[in-house]
Amino acid sequence: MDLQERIARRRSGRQHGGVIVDREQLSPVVHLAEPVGRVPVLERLLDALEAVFDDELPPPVAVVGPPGSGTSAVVTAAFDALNEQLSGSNRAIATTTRGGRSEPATWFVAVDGRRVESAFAFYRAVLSGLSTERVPNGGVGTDELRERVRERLAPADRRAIVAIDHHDEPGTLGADRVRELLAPVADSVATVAVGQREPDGHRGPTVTVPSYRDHELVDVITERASSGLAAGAIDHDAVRDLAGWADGNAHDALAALFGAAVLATEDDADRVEHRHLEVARADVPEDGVHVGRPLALSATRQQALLALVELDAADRSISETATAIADRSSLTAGTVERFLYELADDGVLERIPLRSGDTSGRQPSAVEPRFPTLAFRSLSTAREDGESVE
DNA sequence: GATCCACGGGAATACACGGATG
DNA sequence: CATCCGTGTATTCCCGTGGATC
Repeated sequence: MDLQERIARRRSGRQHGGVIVDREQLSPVVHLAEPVGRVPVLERLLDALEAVFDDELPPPVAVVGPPGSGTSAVVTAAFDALNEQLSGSNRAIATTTRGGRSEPATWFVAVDGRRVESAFAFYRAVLSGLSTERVPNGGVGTDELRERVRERLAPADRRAIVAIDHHDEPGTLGADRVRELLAPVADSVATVAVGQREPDGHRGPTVTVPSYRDHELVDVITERASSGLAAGAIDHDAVRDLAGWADGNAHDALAALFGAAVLATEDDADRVEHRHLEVARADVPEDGVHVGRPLALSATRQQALLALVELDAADRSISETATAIADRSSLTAGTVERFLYELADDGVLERIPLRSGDTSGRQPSAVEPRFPTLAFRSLSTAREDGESVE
Protein backbone atom coordinates (compact mmCIF):
# COMPACT_ATOMS: atom_id res chain seq x y z
CA MET A 1 0.00 0.00 0.00
CA ASP A 2 1.57 3.28 -0.99
CA LEU A 3 1.48 6.57 0.81
CA GLN A 4 -1.29 8.08 -1.29
CA GLU A 5 -3.45 5.13 -0.50
CA ARG A 6 -2.74 5.32 3.19
CA ILE A 7 -3.62 8.97 3.25
CA ALA A 8 -6.80 8.38 1.30
CA ARG A 9 -7.90 5.71 3.74
CA ARG A 10 -7.16 7.86 6.74
CA ARG A 11 -9.17 10.69 5.25
CA SER A 12 -12.16 8.56 4.52
CA GLY A 13 -11.88 7.04 7.96
CA ARG A 14 -11.96 10.48 9.50
CA GLN A 15 -14.86 11.57 7.40
CA HIS A 16 -16.87 8.67 8.62
CA GLY A 17 -15.62 9.47 12.07
CA GLY A 18 -14.78 5.82 12.53
CA VAL A 19 -12.15 3.96 14.43
CA ILE A 20 -11.92 1.44 11.63
CA VAL A 21 -10.21 2.75 8.54
CA ASP A 22 -9.85 -0.49 6.64
CA ARG A 23 -11.79 -3.57 7.62
CA GLU A 24 -9.80 -5.80 5.28
CA GLN A 25 -6.55 -5.00 7.02
CA LEU A 26 -8.12 -5.77 10.35
CA SER A 27 -9.98 -8.94 9.48
CA PRO A 28 -8.66 -12.13 11.06
CA VAL A 29 -9.62 -14.08 7.95
CA VAL A 30 -7.56 -11.98 5.57
CA HIS A 31 -3.88 -12.79 5.11
CA LEU A 32 -1.30 -10.13 4.38
CA ALA A 33 0.80 -10.39 1.24
CA GLU A 34 3.84 -10.50 3.47
CA PRO A 35 3.20 -12.12 6.83
CA VAL A 36 4.92 -10.34 9.68
CA GLY A 37 7.75 -12.17 11.35
CA ARG A 38 7.49 -15.43 9.43
CA VAL A 39 10.46 -15.07 7.14
CA PRO A 40 12.38 -18.06 8.52
CA VAL A 41 9.33 -20.25 7.99
CA LEU A 42 8.90 -18.98 4.46
CA GLU A 43 12.51 -19.85 3.79
CA ARG A 44 12.04 -23.38 5.02
CA LEU A 45 8.96 -23.81 2.87
CA LEU A 46 10.91 -22.64 -0.16
CA ASP A 47 13.65 -25.11 0.74
CA ALA A 48 11.15 -27.92 0.78
CA LEU A 49 9.84 -26.86 -2.61
CA GLU A 50 13.32 -26.28 -4.01
CA ALA A 51 12.80 -28.71 -6.89
CA VAL A 52 10.36 -26.39 -8.65
CA PHE A 53 13.19 -24.03 -9.48
CA ASP A 54 14.76 -26.81 -11.54
CA ASP A 55 11.41 -27.47 -13.19
CA GLU A 56 10.97 -30.67 -11.27
CA LEU A 57 8.32 -32.03 -9.00
CA PRO A 58 9.02 -31.63 -5.28
CA PRO A 59 8.19 -34.36 -2.77
CA PRO A 60 4.97 -34.11 -0.80
CA VAL A 61 5.34 -31.44 1.85
CA ALA A 62 3.55 -30.97 5.15
CA VAL A 63 3.21 -27.62 6.87
CA VAL A 64 2.18 -28.00 10.48
CA GLY A 65 1.66 -25.59 13.31
CA PRO A 66 -0.63 -24.90 16.26
CA PRO A 67 -3.78 -22.78 15.84
CA GLY A 68 -3.08 -19.15 15.07
CA SER A 69 0.55 -19.74 14.16
CA GLY A 70 0.11 -18.53 10.62
CA THR A 71 0.40 -21.73 8.62
CA SER A 72 -2.27 -20.58 6.18
CA ALA A 73 -0.80 -17.10 5.98
CA VAL A 74 2.62 -18.43 5.11
CA VAL A 75 1.38 -20.82 2.47
CA THR A 76 -0.92 -18.36 0.72
CA ALA A 77 1.78 -15.71 0.71
CA ALA A 78 4.37 -18.13 -0.65
CA PHE A 79 2.03 -19.49 -3.31
CA ASP A 80 1.05 -16.05 -4.52
CA ALA A 81 4.66 -15.03 -4.83
CA LEU A 82 5.69 -18.28 -6.51
CA ASN A 83 2.88 -17.98 -9.02
CA GLU A 84 4.13 -14.56 -9.98
CA GLN A 85 7.41 -16.06 -11.04
CA LEU A 86 6.72 -19.56 -12.22
CA SER A 87 3.13 -19.97 -13.31
CA GLY A 88 2.10 -20.50 -16.88
CA SER A 89 0.16 -17.29 -16.94
CA ASN A 90 3.38 -15.33 -16.75
CA ARG A 91 5.81 -17.45 -18.64
CA ALA A 92 3.85 -19.32 -21.24
CA ILE A 93 1.48 -16.81 -22.72
CA ALA A 94 3.89 -15.56 -25.34
CA THR A 95 5.18 -18.92 -26.36
CA THR A 96 2.41 -21.48 -26.27
CA THR A 97 1.02 -20.41 -29.61
CA ARG A 98 4.41 -20.31 -31.29
CA GLY A 99 6.08 -23.46 -32.45
CA GLY A 100 3.40 -25.62 -30.87
CA ARG A 101 5.51 -26.48 -27.85
CA SER A 102 4.69 -25.06 -24.46
CA GLU A 103 7.14 -23.63 -22.00
CA PRO A 104 7.69 -25.38 -18.71
CA ALA A 105 5.29 -24.02 -16.15
CA THR A 106 4.44 -24.68 -12.56
CA TRP A 107 1.20 -23.57 -10.97
CA PHE A 108 0.66 -23.14 -7.28
CA VAL A 109 -2.90 -23.71 -6.19
CA ALA A 110 -4.03 -23.34 -2.60
CA VAL A 111 -7.32 -25.05 -1.87
CA ASP A 112 -9.16 -23.98 1.25
CA GLY A 113 -10.48 -27.21 2.70
CA ARG A 114 -13.10 -25.33 4.65
CA ARG A 115 -14.81 -24.23 1.47
CA VAL A 116 -14.07 -27.20 -0.71
CA GLU A 117 -15.66 -30.36 0.60
CA SER A 118 -16.67 -32.43 -2.41
CA ALA A 119 -14.75 -33.98 -5.26
CA PHE A 120 -16.58 -31.70 -7.63
CA ALA A 121 -15.67 -28.58 -5.68
CA PHE A 122 -12.09 -29.76 -5.41
CA TYR A 123 -11.57 -30.21 -9.13
CA ARG A 124 -13.28 -26.92 -9.65
CA ALA A 125 -10.89 -25.16 -7.30
CA VAL A 126 -7.84 -26.78 -8.86
CA LEU A 127 -9.00 -26.02 -12.35
CA SER A 128 -9.61 -22.38 -11.66
CA GLY A 129 -6.13 -22.14 -10.22
CA LEU A 130 -4.75 -23.69 -13.37
CA SER A 131 -6.37 -21.50 -15.94
CA THR A 132 -7.98 -18.16 -16.36
CA GLU A 133 -11.00 -19.59 -18.13
CA ARG A 134 -14.27 -19.64 -16.34
CA VAL A 135 -14.94 -22.89 -14.57
CA PRO A 136 -18.56 -24.03 -14.54
CA ASN A 137 -20.12 -24.56 -11.16
CA GLY A 138 -22.94 -26.78 -12.19
CA GLY A 139 -24.53 -28.63 -15.03
CA VAL A 140 -21.37 -30.56 -15.72
CA GLY A 141 -20.25 -33.77 -14.12
CA THR A 142 -17.37 -34.41 -11.77
CA ASP A 143 -15.73 -36.70 -14.34
CA GLU A 144 -15.81 -33.92 -16.85
CA LEU A 145 -13.94 -31.58 -14.51
CA ARG A 146 -11.39 -34.23 -13.63
CA GLU A 147 -10.79 -34.75 -17.33
CA ARG A 148 -10.22 -31.05 -17.83
CA VAL A 149 -7.67 -30.98 -15.05
CA ARG A 150 -5.91 -33.88 -16.67
CA GLU A 151 -5.83 -32.22 -20.07
CA ARG A 152 -4.56 -29.04 -18.59
CA LEU A 153 -1.60 -30.83 -17.07
CA ALA A 154 -1.09 -33.32 -19.89
CA PRO A 155 1.86 -31.69 -21.67
CA ALA A 156 5.17 -32.72 -20.18
CA ASP A 157 6.82 -29.96 -18.20
CA ARG A 158 3.57 -28.73 -16.81
CA ARG A 159 3.18 -29.16 -13.09
CA ALA A 160 0.98 -28.06 -10.27
CA ILE A 161 1.68 -27.81 -6.58
CA VAL A 162 -1.61 -28.14 -4.77
CA ALA A 163 -1.89 -27.08 -1.16
CA ILE A 164 -4.78 -28.47 0.79
CA ASP A 165 -5.34 -26.17 3.71
CA HIS A 166 -7.05 -27.35 6.90
CA HIS A 167 -6.92 -30.95 5.73
CA ASP A 168 -7.24 -32.16 9.31
CA GLU A 169 -10.31 -30.20 10.33
CA PRO A 170 -13.67 -31.94 10.66
CA GLY A 171 -15.63 -32.10 7.45
CA THR A 172 -12.79 -31.16 5.15
CA LEU A 173 -11.20 -33.34 2.51
CA GLY A 174 -8.50 -35.35 4.21
CA ALA A 175 -5.03 -35.62 2.72
CA ASP A 176 -5.62 -39.22 1.69
CA ARG A 177 -8.83 -38.32 -0.09
CA VAL A 178 -7.01 -35.56 -1.93
CA ARG A 179 -4.31 -38.00 -2.98
CA GLU A 180 -7.05 -40.20 -4.35
CA LEU A 181 -8.61 -37.36 -6.30
CA LEU A 182 -5.27 -36.37 -7.74
CA ALA A 183 -4.26 -39.91 -8.65
CA PRO A 184 -5.05 -39.43 -12.36
CA VAL A 185 -2.52 -36.61 -12.48
CA ALA A 186 -0.11 -37.92 -9.88
CA ASP A 187 2.82 -37.58 -12.26
CA SER A 188 2.45 -33.86 -12.56
CA VAL A 189 1.13 -32.83 -9.17
CA ALA A 190 2.73 -32.52 -5.76
CA THR A 191 0.78 -31.72 -2.62
CA VAL A 192 1.36 -29.50 0.36
CA ALA A 193 -0.75 -30.54 3.33
CA VAL A 194 -1.39 -27.62 5.66
CA GLY A 195 -2.81 -28.21 9.10
CA GLN A 196 -2.15 -28.79 12.74
CA ARG A 197 -0.67 -32.20 12.14
CA GLU A 198 1.01 -34.20 9.45
CA PRO A 199 -1.20 -36.45 7.36
CA ASP A 200 -0.98 -40.12 8.30
CA GLY A 201 1.93 -41.84 6.65
CA HIS A 202 3.44 -38.61 5.45
CA ARG A 203 6.70 -39.07 3.57
CA GLY A 204 8.64 -35.98 2.72
CA PRO A 205 9.79 -32.81 4.36
CA THR A 206 7.75 -31.19 7.11
CA VAL A 207 7.87 -27.48 7.73
CA THR A 208 7.07 -26.79 11.35
CA VAL A 209 5.57 -23.43 12.21
CA PRO A 210 6.04 -22.42 15.83
CA SER A 211 3.62 -20.25 17.78
CA TYR A 212 4.38 -16.57 17.61
CA ARG A 213 6.59 -15.33 20.35
CA ASP A 214 5.35 -12.44 22.37
CA HIS A 215 7.23 -9.67 20.62
CA GLU A 216 6.44 -11.12 17.21
CA LEU A 217 2.77 -11.08 18.00
CA VAL A 218 3.10 -7.48 19.12
CA ASP A 219 4.50 -6.71 15.67
CA VAL A 220 1.67 -8.55 13.97
CA ILE A 221 -0.98 -6.65 15.88
CA THR A 222 0.80 -3.34 15.46
CA GLU A 223 1.00 -3.83 11.71
CA ARG A 224 -2.70 -4.63 11.44
CA ALA A 225 -3.67 -1.79 13.74
CA SER A 226 -1.59 0.75 11.88
CA SER A 227 -3.18 -0.02 8.55
CA GLY A 228 -6.64 -0.91 9.75
CA LEU A 229 -7.34 1.56 12.54
CA ALA A 230 -7.38 5.35 12.58
CA ALA A 231 -4.14 6.92 13.73
CA GLY A 232 -3.67 6.68 17.46
CA ALA A 233 -6.85 4.69 17.93
CA ILE A 234 -5.08 2.18 20.13
CA ASP A 235 -2.03 2.62 22.30
CA HIS A 236 1.01 0.47 22.49
CA ASP A 237 0.39 -0.80 25.98
CA ALA A 238 -2.96 -2.16 24.96
CA VAL A 239 -1.32 -3.95 22.06
CA ARG A 240 1.28 -5.49 24.35
CA ASP A 241 -1.44 -6.57 26.71
CA LEU A 242 -3.40 -8.14 23.92
CA ALA A 243 -0.37 -10.04 22.66
CA GLY A 244 0.36 -11.36 26.12
CA TRP A 245 -3.18 -12.50 26.55
CA ALA A 246 -3.33 -14.23 23.16
CA ASP A 247 -0.33 -16.34 24.08
CA GLY A 248 1.11 -16.73 20.61
CA ASN A 249 -2.18 -17.24 18.83
CA ALA A 250 -2.50 -14.60 16.11
CA HIS A 251 -6.07 -15.53 15.30
CA ASP A 252 -7.22 -14.93 18.84
CA ALA A 253 -5.34 -11.64 19.01
CA LEU A 254 -6.69 -10.37 15.72
CA ALA A 255 -10.21 -11.56 16.46
CA ALA A 256 -10.16 -9.68 19.76
CA LEU A 257 -8.71 -6.58 18.16
CA PHE A 258 -11.34 -6.69 15.44
CA GLY A 259 -14.12 -7.25 17.93
CA ALA A 260 -12.93 -4.35 20.05
CA ALA A 261 -12.82 -2.10 17.01
CA VAL A 262 -16.37 -3.09 16.15
CA LEU A 263 -17.51 -2.29 19.67
CA ALA A 264 -15.71 1.05 19.62
CA THR A 265 -17.42 1.87 16.35
CA GLU A 266 -20.84 0.99 17.71
CA ASP A 267 -19.98 3.13 20.71
CA ASP A 268 -19.12 6.08 18.49
CA ALA A 269 -15.84 6.23 20.33
CA ASP A 270 -12.82 7.76 18.61
CA ARG A 271 -10.46 5.17 19.98
CA VAL A 272 -10.43 1.60 21.15
CA GLU A 273 -10.86 1.78 24.90
CA HIS A 274 -9.87 -0.71 27.52
CA ARG A 275 -13.48 -1.70 28.07
CA HIS A 276 -13.87 -2.57 24.41
CA LEU A 277 -10.88 -4.84 24.52
CA GLU A 278 -12.11 -6.37 27.71
CA VAL A 279 -15.43 -7.40 26.21
CA ALA A 280 -13.89 -8.44 22.92
CA ARG A 281 -11.41 -10.69 24.67
CA ALA A 282 -14.13 -12.37 26.60
CA ASP A 283 -15.86 -12.96 23.29
CA VAL A 284 -12.98 -15.07 21.99
CA PRO A 285 -13.43 -18.52 23.51
CA GLU A 286 -10.47 -20.28 24.97
CA ASP A 287 -9.50 -23.16 22.72
CA GLY A 288 -12.20 -22.05 20.32
CA VAL A 289 -12.29 -22.40 16.57
CA HIS A 290 -11.11 -19.97 13.93
CA VAL A 291 -13.77 -17.49 12.91
CA GLY A 292 -13.09 -18.64 9.36
CA ARG A 293 -14.89 -21.87 10.20
CA PRO A 294 -18.37 -20.41 10.64
CA LEU A 295 -17.68 -17.89 7.89
CA ALA A 296 -17.10 -20.72 5.43
CA LEU A 297 -20.53 -22.24 6.07
CA SER A 298 -23.46 -21.95 3.70
CA ALA A 299 -25.52 -18.78 3.91
CA THR A 300 -28.40 -20.51 5.66
CA ARG A 301 -26.19 -21.96 8.34
CA GLN A 302 -24.66 -18.57 8.90
CA GLN A 303 -28.14 -17.13 9.25
CA ALA A 304 -28.89 -19.71 11.88
CA LEU A 305 -25.70 -18.85 13.73
CA LEU A 306 -26.39 -15.13 13.53
CA ALA A 307 -29.78 -15.73 15.10
CA LEU A 308 -28.22 -17.98 17.71
CA VAL A 309 -25.79 -15.26 18.69
CA GLU A 310 -28.64 -12.78 19.10
CA LEU A 311 -30.56 -15.24 21.19
CA ASP A 312 -27.98 -16.00 23.81
CA ALA A 313 -29.39 -19.46 24.20
CA ALA A 314 -27.06 -20.70 26.88
CA ASP A 315 -29.87 -22.08 29.01
CA ARG A 316 -32.33 -23.29 26.44
CA SER A 317 -32.52 -26.77 25.04
CA ILE A 318 -31.42 -27.31 21.49
CA SER A 319 -34.93 -27.95 20.29
CA GLU A 320 -36.24 -24.76 21.92
CA THR A 321 -33.38 -22.79 20.46
CA ALA A 322 -34.04 -24.32 17.07
CA THR A 323 -37.67 -23.22 17.08
CA ALA A 324 -36.70 -19.74 18.19
CA ILE A 325 -34.19 -19.50 15.36
CA ALA A 326 -36.63 -20.95 12.86
CA ASP A 327 -39.11 -18.22 13.77
CA ARG A 328 -36.57 -15.62 12.76
CA SER A 329 -35.51 -17.21 9.53
CA SER A 330 -36.91 -18.94 6.51
CA LEU A 331 -35.77 -22.30 7.82
CA THR A 332 -37.70 -25.11 9.41
CA ALA A 333 -37.22 -25.90 13.09
CA GLY A 334 -36.26 -29.42 12.15
CA THR A 335 -33.56 -28.26 9.80
CA VAL A 336 -32.16 -25.74 12.26
CA GLU A 337 -32.08 -28.41 14.91
CA ARG A 338 -30.10 -30.68 12.64
CA PHE A 339 -27.73 -27.80 11.86
CA LEU A 340 -27.12 -27.21 15.53
CA TYR A 341 -26.30 -30.83 16.17
CA GLU A 342 -23.99 -30.94 13.18
CA LEU A 343 -22.20 -27.75 14.13
CA ALA A 344 -21.76 -28.99 17.66
CA ASP A 345 -20.34 -32.21 16.31
CA ASP A 346 -17.83 -30.26 14.24
CA GLY A 347 -16.76 -28.14 17.19
CA VAL A 348 -18.19 -24.86 15.93
CA LEU A 349 -20.67 -24.98 18.80
CA GLU A 350 -20.29 -26.54 22.19
CA ARG A 351 -22.94 -28.64 23.82
CA ILE A 352 -23.68 -27.84 27.41
CA PRO A 353 -25.60 -30.50 29.32
CA LEU A 354 -28.76 -28.99 30.71
CA ARG A 355 -30.07 -29.98 34.08
CA SER A 356 -33.78 -29.86 33.45
CA GLY A 357 -36.43 -30.03 36.12
CA ASP A 358 -38.39 -32.59 34.19
CA THR A 359 -37.98 -36.12 35.29
CA SER A 360 -38.54 -38.28 32.28
CA GLY A 361 -36.60 -38.57 29.08
CA ARG A 362 -33.08 -37.96 28.02
CA GLN A 363 -31.29 -34.86 29.29
CA PRO A 364 -31.40 -31.97 26.87
CA SER A 365 -28.41 -29.83 26.17
CA ALA A 366 -27.88 -26.23 25.15
CA VAL A 367 -25.38 -24.94 22.63
CA GLU A 368 -23.04 -22.02 22.70
CA PRO A 369 -20.65 -20.60 20.14
CA ARG A 370 -17.01 -21.60 20.21
CA PHE A 371 -16.00 -18.87 17.79
CA PRO A 372 -15.56 -15.11 18.24
CA THR A 373 -19.11 -13.87 17.80
CA LEU A 374 -18.33 -10.17 17.40
CA ALA A 375 -16.04 -10.84 14.48
CA PHE A 376 -18.45 -13.35 13.01
CA ARG A 377 -21.42 -11.03 13.29
CA SER A 378 -19.54 -8.26 11.59
CA LEU A 379 -17.94 -10.32 8.84
CA SER A 380 -20.79 -12.61 7.93
CA THR A 381 -22.43 -11.66 4.68
CA ALA A 382 -25.52 -13.73 5.35
CA ARG A 383 -28.38 -11.44 6.15
CA GLU A 384 -30.90 -12.39 8.71
CA ASP A 385 -34.00 -10.89 7.20
CA GLY A 386 -36.30 -12.02 9.91
CA GLU A 387 -39.38 -12.19 7.73
CA SER A 388 -40.69 -15.64 8.26
CA VAL A 389 -42.82 -16.59 5.33
CA GLU A 390 -45.97 -18.70 5.78
C1' DG B 1 -31.56 -32.42 -20.07
C1' DA B 2 -27.58 -33.18 -16.87
C1' DT B 3 -25.42 -32.25 -12.67
C1' DC B 4 -24.40 -30.81 -7.98
C1' DC B 5 -25.86 -29.53 -3.60
C1' DA B 6 -28.43 -28.26 0.45
C1' DC B 7 -32.83 -28.39 2.64
C1' DG B 8 -36.53 -31.06 4.73
C1' DG B 9 -38.51 -34.61 6.77
C1' DG B 10 -38.65 -38.70 8.97
C1' DA B 11 -36.91 -43.23 10.42
C1' DA B 12 -33.63 -45.44 13.38
C1' DT B 13 -30.92 -45.38 17.42
C1' DA B 14 -29.20 -43.80 21.96
C1' DC B 15 -29.98 -42.37 26.51
C1' DA B 16 -32.40 -41.40 31.08
C1' DC B 17 -35.24 -42.95 34.45
C1' DG B 18 -38.75 -45.24 37.12
C1' DG B 19 -40.85 -49.38 37.93
C1' DA B 20 -41.45 -54.37 37.21
C1' DT B 21 -39.27 -58.84 37.24
C1' DG B 22 -36.31 -62.79 38.44
C1' DC C 1 -29.91 -56.88 44.39
C1' DA C 2 -29.13 -57.02 39.42
C1' DT C 3 -31.42 -56.80 35.23
C1' DC C 4 -34.95 -55.93 32.03
C1' DC C 5 -38.74 -53.15 30.14
C1' DG C 6 -41.53 -49.21 28.79
C1' DT C 7 -41.92 -44.60 27.97
C1' DG C 8 -40.40 -40.17 26.72
C1' DT C 9 -36.67 -37.39 24.84
C1' DA C 10 -32.51 -36.42 22.54
C1' DT C 11 -29.46 -37.44 18.85
C1' DT C 12 -27.89 -39.44 14.66
C1' DC C 13 -28.48 -41.07 10.10
C1' DC C 14 -30.31 -41.34 5.61
C1' DC C 15 -32.37 -40.17 1.30
C1' DG C 16 -35.80 -37.85 -1.73
C1' DT C 17 -36.69 -33.42 -3.72
C1' DG C 18 -36.16 -29.02 -5.79
C1' DG C 19 -33.41 -24.93 -6.91
C1' DA C 20 -29.58 -23.29 -9.45
C1' DT C 21 -26.38 -23.71 -13.07
C1' DC C 22 -24.64 -24.91 -17.43
